[in-house]
Amino acid sequence: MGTTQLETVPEPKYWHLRTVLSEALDTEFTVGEILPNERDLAARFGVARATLRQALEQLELEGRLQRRRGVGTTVAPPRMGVAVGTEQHAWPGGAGDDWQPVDATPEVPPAGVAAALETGADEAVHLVRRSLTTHGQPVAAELLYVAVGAVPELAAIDTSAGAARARAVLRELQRLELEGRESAVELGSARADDARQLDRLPGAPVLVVTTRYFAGGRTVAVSVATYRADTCRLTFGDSGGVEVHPDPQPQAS
Amino acid sequence: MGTTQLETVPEPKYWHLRTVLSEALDTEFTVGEILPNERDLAARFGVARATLRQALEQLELEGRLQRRRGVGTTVAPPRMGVAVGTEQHAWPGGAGDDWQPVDATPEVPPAGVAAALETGADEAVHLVRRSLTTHGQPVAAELLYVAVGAVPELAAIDTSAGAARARAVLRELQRLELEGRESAVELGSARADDARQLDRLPGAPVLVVTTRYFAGGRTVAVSVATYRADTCRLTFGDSGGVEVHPDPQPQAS
DNA sequence: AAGTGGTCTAGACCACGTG
DNA sequence: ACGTGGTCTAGACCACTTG
Repeated sequence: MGTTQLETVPEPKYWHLRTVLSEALDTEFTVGEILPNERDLAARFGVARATLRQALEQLELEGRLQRRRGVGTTVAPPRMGVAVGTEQHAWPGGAGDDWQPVDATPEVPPAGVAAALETGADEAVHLVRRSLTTHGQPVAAELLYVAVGAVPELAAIDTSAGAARARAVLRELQRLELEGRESAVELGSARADDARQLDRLPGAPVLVVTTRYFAGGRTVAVSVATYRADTCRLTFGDSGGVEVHPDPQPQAS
Repeated sequence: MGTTQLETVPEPKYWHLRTVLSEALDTEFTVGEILPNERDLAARFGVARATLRQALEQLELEGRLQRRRGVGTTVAPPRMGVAVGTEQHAWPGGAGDDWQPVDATPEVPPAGVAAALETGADEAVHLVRRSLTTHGQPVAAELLYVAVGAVPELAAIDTSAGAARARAVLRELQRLELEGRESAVELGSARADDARQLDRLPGAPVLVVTTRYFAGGRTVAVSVATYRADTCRLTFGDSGGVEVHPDPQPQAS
């Protein structure tokens, strides 16, 4: 180590800043504490505000910070674990399912969902909207598409309103035997309506979980659930969905 | 619907741009096609380059675009499905596992991993590095921490090198009976070394999958796998990991 | 009204890949 | 050498929350 390698590959300022701030968060700040405002921080580090913001954006993406317009930037608590894909609530709306039904209406699903449900291009299905709140904070919004053929009993109670109707659809689903399930997780950005429900701005990063439910040899329901990527860690597995360790998990950065 | 609501809540320019570009990608471009460069595009839409870039960033995050410094911006193919958490390859390195062993060394794991493995704070474990490539493109990098007590046979062949040593650790793992597994998915940003492996810049969005492997009543291994969030859709479920539908899945945006 | 984060501009220079 | 995307600046104004 004779010659100290100074900057053969100089890293970007915002990346270095991210590292410095990250370490400061670990050692000098506590959860919930308010950081100095962006203009002050930028001045303190001798960079333009845009550069500082780039570093803050990274940290927010990683769930270390929470920024709110008009309020300020605070140190975020560790991400909360949210159980998905565990056996305990095979059908949506079953026991131990914390989702809140919002409403249900007939809708023509997007093309991808229609293909999975094997419905016609302009054929309406039940659309159940639900939301998930943990520790008083909105965490996820779900669109659950249910083929009309799967819940034939619903024609009779067609007149029920909002959340009651949503509960009726979910109740009918429980009567079917679930043969299998298949989920996919990908990164997306919140649409305007999702953003409002999740208390974020449009474009905020979200984890989109798409789940197909199989019964009677076909796909009877498709769920598209949108989770706040900054505050959530999605857990899968055989442990029943309980938090085994509330400690922060190893991070990629 | 008498008065058409013009702009009660004017959406940001970059968001509107994102929508316009997104529609253009659907109708006027084909996968792999090169877009005009950022300066031209910005001029064409009458916005500053920074604003245009904000829109492109969104689209890249959503897996619609691929940008490469020195080259240009191209239309990305639909995200590829990558099977994780399916029964078929219970232990890492089993049959039907496409991961490539890179090397294996003794390392002191990060605190979170050490806690899960119930090792001492400064105690070394086996660290196996693996990478996953699909369709010629690097897709994921994994750090697999294996408790030394779980694979006692390895002491004898301690001298083997790189990938051979990695394979040896994986081979020993197969001899244990897997009792359970537990995974979590969260959003992260690529560290410098991950970024290099994944052919991205530092800070690129990644999906971090943390998996604990249980055997003999305790956690014997912990895997931290880092997937490119722009190109991957992680699939879970009972379908054996095959792509049921190669069509694009319903998107959140 | 004051202070915060969010958006936007018009420029400059740098790092990288390709010809 | 050139063209690309990536970084950075110094400013302005807007949207929002709070006292």
